[in-house]
Amino acid sequence: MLELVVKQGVHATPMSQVAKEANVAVGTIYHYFENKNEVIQELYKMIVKDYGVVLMANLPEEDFKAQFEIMWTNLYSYFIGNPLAFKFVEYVAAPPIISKEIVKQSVPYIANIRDFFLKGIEEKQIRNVPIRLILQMAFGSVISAVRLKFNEELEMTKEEIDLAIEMSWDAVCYKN
Amino acid sequence: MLELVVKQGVHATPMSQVAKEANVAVGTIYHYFENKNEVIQELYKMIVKDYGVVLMANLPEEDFKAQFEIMWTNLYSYFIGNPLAFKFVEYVAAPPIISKEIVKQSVPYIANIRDFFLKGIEEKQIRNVPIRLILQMAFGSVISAVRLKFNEELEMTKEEIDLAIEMSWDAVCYKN
DNA sequence: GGCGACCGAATGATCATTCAATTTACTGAT
DNA sequence: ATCAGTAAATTGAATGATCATTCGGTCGCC
Repeated sequence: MLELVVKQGVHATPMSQVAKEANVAVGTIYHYFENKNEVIQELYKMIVKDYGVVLMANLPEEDFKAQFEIMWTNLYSYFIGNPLAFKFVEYVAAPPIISKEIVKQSVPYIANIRDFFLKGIEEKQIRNVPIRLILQMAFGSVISAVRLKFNEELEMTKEEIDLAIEMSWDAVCYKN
Repeated sequence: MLELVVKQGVHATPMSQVAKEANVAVGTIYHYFENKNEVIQELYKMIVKDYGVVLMANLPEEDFKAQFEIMWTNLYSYFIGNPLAFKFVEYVAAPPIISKEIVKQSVPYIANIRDFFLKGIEEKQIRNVPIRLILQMAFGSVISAVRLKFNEELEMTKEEIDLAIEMSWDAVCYKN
């Protein structure tokens, strides 16, 4: 369904097609889900849940900046490797389909990321500004990079990725 | 229509409702537009056209950073003052409704913004990195700030806005 | 009287959702 | 092992809405 919805849009994707793709009957879907919207919402939660795991994978023990770079790359790679996930959160997971309520339910999944940056602020590695601002800016920079890649506006070579990470780091890192 | 589409989503907004809101008959709309999609596309072009004008308004003659700050604030204020425009470009103007073709047609509207940053690179005010990366990062930072405001995650006081601008500037400014 | 703007009921599709009927999976009794 | 009994899973045709789009006709202006 993820694939269909991303390609065609939510409302252009009939449940009949979803059922066919899943090799089940329409009725079966309604046995497990209340309605179409609930299916979409579950998709959203699944993807956000991935974030919390993927982002924090393979973090080095070393210095803070190195950790930041790996996290940035982790998310970037995740989106590049899962274009459907990216397009879903960017284009499909919008109100009113995904309500504030659903978003709120997904927050715990990414609590560890928040903790990481909070620690960074304490250790004077990260600017002492509201944590939400840090998170959104860092997240936004990854999104920007992924967009450039998918829109084929930049090739996103190793060098270009490093530039993007550097820019992102300069935005959030501690300033004397 | 902008209002309806942003509130309800494109496919949840019947042409009949659009017609009623505009105090015309459905047929009249089809007299001026090929179909529903064309109306949406025209909305998109209208909004992008605004960018090019709004962003460059009231630019001071002084130093580059000051100009950057004003541009940043201009776009931020535009979105805050026109939440419908923001939500439209963020949530509605997605493929397949808005095709790459339409996006391309809108590029000329914002050519002056590109020129501004190119000049900045020449004058060693802006990092010497691909222009699209600069543009996307700068644009993305405004989007991030606006999102925080609309989601009521931050109040976005004068201080917080200044922080966001500073972070954005540090991301794009020239480094020795 | 002719032409373009405007109207809105009618048309033809498309869908989400329902539900009665059917199949499958599992239980424990023999 | 076999089987009757039963609960859960699955089916997909039928229902009832909703819409985008059409087009025959009206209106007002030159």
